[in-house]
Amino acid sequence: MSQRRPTSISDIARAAGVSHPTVSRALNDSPLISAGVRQRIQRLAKNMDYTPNALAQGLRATRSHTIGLVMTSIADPYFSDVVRGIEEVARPAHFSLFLSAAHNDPAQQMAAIETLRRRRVDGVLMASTQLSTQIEEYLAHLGIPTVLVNNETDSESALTNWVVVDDIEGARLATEHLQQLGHNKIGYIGVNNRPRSNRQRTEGYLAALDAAGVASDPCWVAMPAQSGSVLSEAEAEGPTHDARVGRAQMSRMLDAGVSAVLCFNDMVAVGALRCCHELGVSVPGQVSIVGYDDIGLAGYLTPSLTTVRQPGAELGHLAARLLLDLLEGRPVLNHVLSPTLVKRESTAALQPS
Amino acid sequence: MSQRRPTSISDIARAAGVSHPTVSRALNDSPLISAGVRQRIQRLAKNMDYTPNALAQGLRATRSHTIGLVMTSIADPYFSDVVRGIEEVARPAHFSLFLSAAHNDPAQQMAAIETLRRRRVDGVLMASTQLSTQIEEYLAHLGIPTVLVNNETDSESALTNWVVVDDIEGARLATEHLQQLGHNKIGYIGVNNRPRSNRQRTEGYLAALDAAGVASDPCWVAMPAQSGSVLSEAEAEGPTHDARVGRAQMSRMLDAGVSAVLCFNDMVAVGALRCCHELGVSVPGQVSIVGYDDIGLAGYLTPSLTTVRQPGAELGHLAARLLLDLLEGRPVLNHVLSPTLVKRESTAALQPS
DNA sequence: ATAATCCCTGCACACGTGTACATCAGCCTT
DNA sequence: AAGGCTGATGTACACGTGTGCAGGGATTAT
Repeated sequence: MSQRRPTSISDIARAAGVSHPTVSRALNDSPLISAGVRQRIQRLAKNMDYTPNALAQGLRATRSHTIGLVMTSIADPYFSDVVRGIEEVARPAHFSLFLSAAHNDPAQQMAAIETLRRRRVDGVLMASTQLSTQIEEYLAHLGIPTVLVNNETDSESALTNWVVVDDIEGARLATEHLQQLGHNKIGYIGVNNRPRSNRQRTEGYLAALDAAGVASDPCWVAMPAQSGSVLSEAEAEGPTHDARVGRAQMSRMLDAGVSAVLCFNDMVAVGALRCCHELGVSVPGQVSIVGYDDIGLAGYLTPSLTTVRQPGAELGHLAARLLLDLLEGRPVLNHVLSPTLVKRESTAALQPS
Repeated sequence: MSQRRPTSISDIARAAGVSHPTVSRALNDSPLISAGVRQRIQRLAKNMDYTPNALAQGLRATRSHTIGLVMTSIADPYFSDVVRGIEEVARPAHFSLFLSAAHNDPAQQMAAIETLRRRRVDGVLMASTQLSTQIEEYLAHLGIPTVLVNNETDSESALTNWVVVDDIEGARLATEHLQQLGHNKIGYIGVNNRPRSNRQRTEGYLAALDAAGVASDPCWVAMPAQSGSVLSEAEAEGPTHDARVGRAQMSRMLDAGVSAVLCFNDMVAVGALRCCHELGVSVPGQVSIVGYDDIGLAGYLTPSLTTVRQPGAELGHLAARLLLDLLEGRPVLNHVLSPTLVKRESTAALQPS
């Protein structure tokens, strides 16, 4: 209500009877300015309620101090930890975040990137997104520093910087845990819209079976059919979808006669638990269930969920730091973080039947 | 990798042998430009991979086409729906979102607002935040159009635009549902860090008791002690914290002898369910539990959770539209949305004991 | 044929900031 | 006393875009 046009350094210059470069220098603590003038101008700036115009600064510096964040879905509970981690690093470095959701739709991804380019972001974080090679090449072509966070792209990427959690290791950990409890018929429930994670977790699961000398039965691996074409957007993603998958696939698992199941993530496990409850199958009495991610409520389910903990906040921290280092021209290293197993109530020793 | 400096309209002008204003007009489809030149320049712009510089446009227009989003915690599962709703409206209107988290800390809130002001955002959305009068006055003083979304401020606010869900109504709905099931000893588990919602839900709960002619017992209302001073940040907020509250307070509820409990939100209910499980109390056999929000997994818990559905996405839609209307100078109306009751398995008729 | 009109384009400037360069006063040195 | 030096400030310009205004060429009207 007070001022329609914000005060600029020219306004301050006029009030102080100096030129605007002098004000600029004074506010930036340039050694060229005499102490007296500097102090007087800084006080004046405060009194006149001055705030620098970041648009002008960005234009002049051709650096906006801005980062674009592209993610599939804002609703994924695991992912909110990653965002928090990113924000905790970006904020103290005086970088602001542009938020955009792309819903795994290549067209929306492209549009999001185009918008970020128009905004002249200094860098981009692509999180949990399934990148088409077209988009990768476009990003590389633009030359915008980009860091991939747990990206879902398998192939050799044109984008060389990334931070991931080792999914093979995580699935292996979980499967070995079940084996140590005496289980040998172990199933896996996957998803179809996060190909890399799903493939690697499948791989870790199979590797553990193999190491134990168990032949893997195709019936032990279940995932929804590949929906080849367009997905109805609201239905085909997000936590509710994952839970639905778990619920639907769990009955197949029980038919296949497994005594333990590894789920793609905690929401799938929630659906699986739900299925067991509906069928009167006790967990972990009759079947053990393991999740993945360790989202906040995993410990509060009944039974509380044994799961593979992904260090989400740490992932966000590292990704943001990596990007900032990249922007400063510092040498950077990609990171592979290790997941850890969190043992809770949903897994137990195999009951002799 | 390709171009260090993005192409500007001046570059295009040079290539086309015209002046940059001509290019500007041609790209903006100004009727002043002849059809031939316009087409030639537009083609040239596409070939030269031109993207307008939003910083320069914002500087020139003194409108950045940018909205600042201030929220307490990115991790709140209910809130992610609101953000999604906001994004779905802002994106097609070509507004970009600045994300900032303030963790209910007045200093961080002030810093976030200051940053948004530096960025010259056109408007601000404050979501689920507990505003101090100091911050309200500051926002009003700045004259940045602001819309409050489910804000936690009780007093008459200096900020006149808001969108809320009627919490009194929601709690009343839930309580009446329990009453219709025959319950008369009904408890309420609240929280201490969202004062307005908590107060209004308490109010709705008490109003329903009152309407049924039931004297409310103070023992039936439980919430964590007011943590007067600084909260250890990581512990005092977020879904995990809420679940912890529910688990801790639920045992008091059982001691108080209630047969049904209304919880502040679904995460509190998750904690309450957990407590019952640990104590061997069956839900809904011995006690009925109602949540609030209808977060994605509420339907997948065991038992699935009866809860009050908040239209999160709609809330986001309305808030964003309201802000955009405000920016266009159109007349605006505040909105009070009505919650709805979703009946599931966690509530049942009172068992004669 | 001349003037009025219209259509298109260029020029100048503004948004707000920051920096290379010029300027100028004052002081020191020889 | 004259020239060089240091220190503080002003001048000019750049970042990229958009718009008011002037102007020029072509067409039309008288």
